[in-house]
Amino acid sequence: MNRADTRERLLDAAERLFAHHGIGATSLRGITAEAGTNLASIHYHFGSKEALIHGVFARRLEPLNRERLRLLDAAEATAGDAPPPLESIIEAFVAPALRLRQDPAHSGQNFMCLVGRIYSEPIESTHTILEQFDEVFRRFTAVLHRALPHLSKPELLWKFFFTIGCMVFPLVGTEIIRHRTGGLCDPDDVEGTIRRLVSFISAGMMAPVSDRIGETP
Amino acid sequence: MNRADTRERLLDAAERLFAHHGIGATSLRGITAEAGTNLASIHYHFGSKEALIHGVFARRLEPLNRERLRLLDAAEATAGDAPPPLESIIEAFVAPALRLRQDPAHSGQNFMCLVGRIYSEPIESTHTILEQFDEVFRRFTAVLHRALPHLSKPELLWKFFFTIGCMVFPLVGTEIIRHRTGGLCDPDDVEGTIRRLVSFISAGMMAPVSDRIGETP
DNA sequence: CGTAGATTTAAACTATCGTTTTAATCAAAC
DNA sequence: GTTTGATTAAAACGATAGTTTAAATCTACG
Repeated sequence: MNRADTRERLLDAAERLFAHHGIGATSLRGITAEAGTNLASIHYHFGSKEALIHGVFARRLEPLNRERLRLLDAAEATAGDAPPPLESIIEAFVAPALRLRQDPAHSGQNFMCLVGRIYSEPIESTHTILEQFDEVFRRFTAVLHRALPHLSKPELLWKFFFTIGCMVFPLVGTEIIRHRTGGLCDPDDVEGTIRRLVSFISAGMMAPVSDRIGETP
Repeated sequence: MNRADTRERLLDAAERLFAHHGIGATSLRGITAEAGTNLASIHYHFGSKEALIHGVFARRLEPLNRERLRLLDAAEATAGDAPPPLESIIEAFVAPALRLRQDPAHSGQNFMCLVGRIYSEPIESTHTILEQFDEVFRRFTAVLHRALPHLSKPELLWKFFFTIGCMVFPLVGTEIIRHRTGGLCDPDDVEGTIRRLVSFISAGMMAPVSDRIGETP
């Protein structure tokens, strides 16, 4: 087994254990046991636990966000000079994240469960991870502004944050959803969830904004 | 200082540190240092770290969910035999959680940031906490079913999960929101956030559901 | 074949974790 | 004022954490 094999198996094992038991509760010894390697292999290939965590996220986030931008590019190309339909924008943002769940080769189930955690982690430990969303954030807010020109900047940003929350819960709370609904809702039905998300979020995006206090134009 | 004082200060310190650094990354020694007490005081008053965690959540969750049910009762009383307006239901669910953020006496800011974490923790460690939501979940899904009778049970549950996600992100991602918007969006504007949430979620709730695959009636 | 560099292994190191034990301190009742 | 029970303090325990070191093993090239 060569370098690439061990490195990859360490990332796989870390991803699985991080998702199941949380990052803080996962020990390097547990990871190397799962990966069938030696304890020191982590420090040889990554240098530290923190660098390993960064590696776990970087491996999946880069292709995920690339796919989002690809779908957005396609939607904009189809629309020509006009802004793309709202549903296409939402789907370009939401679908790649949920589809990662159903890709068995990438074992993305574990990863997407993990992604939700970074939103609730202290910012100092995750800002190198969140940086990977910079371009996606910029591109999507810009397109949304074109599609919904009557919304002020902060109103649109708030709606985008609600969108992120809507999307993250089905990724993170899969066990809660399964348990609470007694199987009525199936988080593994990815395409169905995408359809419901796009419908829910699009309606929320188009909802009128109350005109009372708190608007910073 | 008597028993109640120390117990309360331990809960305050734990709540603050849990929210800032995560539960797993917070040590009992850090908590007692912050609270100005001895290490053994935690095991005297709570018995274990896990029991302390449970205590932190129980102290705030019980009044929070009681307030939700109180607002829902009020909305149902006003509506008489008819189902209450959708906006009132959403607000009864969402507002108490966000208002906890602005209550300085209860230092609820720390706590609500913490609540988001339990959704991404492994289920076995949090199911005693999630049990506290049982009645709220049952009552609100029942009222929503009356207000939106055309929706099938699973479609309604999915929308309710999206609602939870919408609500949790402004509670958990306050630093992300502040940082990403450069101050354009203010998570401390609780009433404004409630207004925007109710508008967004109500529209999503009423959105038509696509009629393709994935519906379990 | 033999050597050099890359990789893996085993073991030890230091630090810190949650927990327990034992003694000291306090407040109130008799 | 002494005693009793509740509370706090100090110290140590065993376990495990991340990291480092040094030797062993593998791989590929001269």
